[in-house]
Amino acid sequence: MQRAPSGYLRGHSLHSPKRVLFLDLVLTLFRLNGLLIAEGDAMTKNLGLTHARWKVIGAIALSNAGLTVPGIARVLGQSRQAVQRITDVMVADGILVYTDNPKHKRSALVTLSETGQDTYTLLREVQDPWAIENTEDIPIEELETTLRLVRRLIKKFN
Amino acid sequence: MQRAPSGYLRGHSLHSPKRVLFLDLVLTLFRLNGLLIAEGDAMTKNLGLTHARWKVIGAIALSNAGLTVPGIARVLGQSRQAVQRITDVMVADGILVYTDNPKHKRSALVTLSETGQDTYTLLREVQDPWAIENTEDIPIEELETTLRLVRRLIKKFN
DNA sequence: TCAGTTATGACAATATATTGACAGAGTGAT
DNA sequence: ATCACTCTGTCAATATATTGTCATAACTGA
Repeated sequence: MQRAPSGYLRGHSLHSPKRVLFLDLVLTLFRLNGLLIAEGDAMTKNLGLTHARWKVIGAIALSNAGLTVPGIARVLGQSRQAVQRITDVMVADGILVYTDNPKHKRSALVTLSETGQDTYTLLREVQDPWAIENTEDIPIEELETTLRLVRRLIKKFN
Repeated sequence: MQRAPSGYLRGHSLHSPKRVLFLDLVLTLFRLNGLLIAEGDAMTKNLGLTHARWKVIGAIALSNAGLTVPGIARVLGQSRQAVQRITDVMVADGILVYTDNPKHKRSALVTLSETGQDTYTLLREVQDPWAIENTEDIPIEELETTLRLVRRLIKKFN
């Protein structure tokens, strides 16, 4: 992964027509996406996780209803085949378990095994301070506005 | 790519502690990232572009100062090797040109060839209406707040 | 100037992701 | 119950991205 830009886009980023603002935002989101993955990888380096793995663990852990493979794919914005591949490996590694899905006979629910829950506990020990640290100087209203806008865009693209 | 979630995260997404809000946001951003790539791919299907390619074109086009390969990588939040690979291919295909960099003898500036500029023109013909359409019901203040927050996070992770 | 540090291009190995296709299970309307 | 349609798992081919390494260029500070 790479680092900072120089005077990139300086001048026409804010106070611009919506179109330019939006295209800037998209490009900036691509960048943040990469940096977030790098952050997560750095955080989980000692846990033997890759971003493909901690994303799946995070999606499952944050879900209350339980998730199938295609469900995880929808949450992560990825193809179901990519998720299937990684969950198969993680089940083989004993981190995940496929459990019966009362709502669908064929499509199993993906859940954390005991080992997986231990891993998640360790993950949270680094992730929680990280989350708190990175938001302590950000007003909660801005976080909510941003989350709302992001969800609004997601709804458009669904 | 996949589609909508069901009742995912309903209940504890808004009006939550910052930590949860932030972790939700991160997961949601991963999802938006995937959807944006899918949007771009759908938009450029007829132009013979892949997301690896239109991202590079977009980064170059939005840059005023000119970009090197590692510079593009920084803007896109990717490894310079990944960008190097795709720019090499695009130069071979005649879409990009490596030009002398006055500030660095070894690291060339990546610019659009004439063909590349034509491609970019075609790209904008679909991209501009898309950008306008997707922001017409969104207040400019929210776009600015979001962009500011995203940049703030990027700065933290640099 | 020069030594230490960082940035870049190049190459290789591996991981991750997309796309397309197919068969069979689920779903909903009639 | 049946039909059309969608969803899911699976397999394969290919594209894209990361990580590690090395040599050398470029930069920085003393």
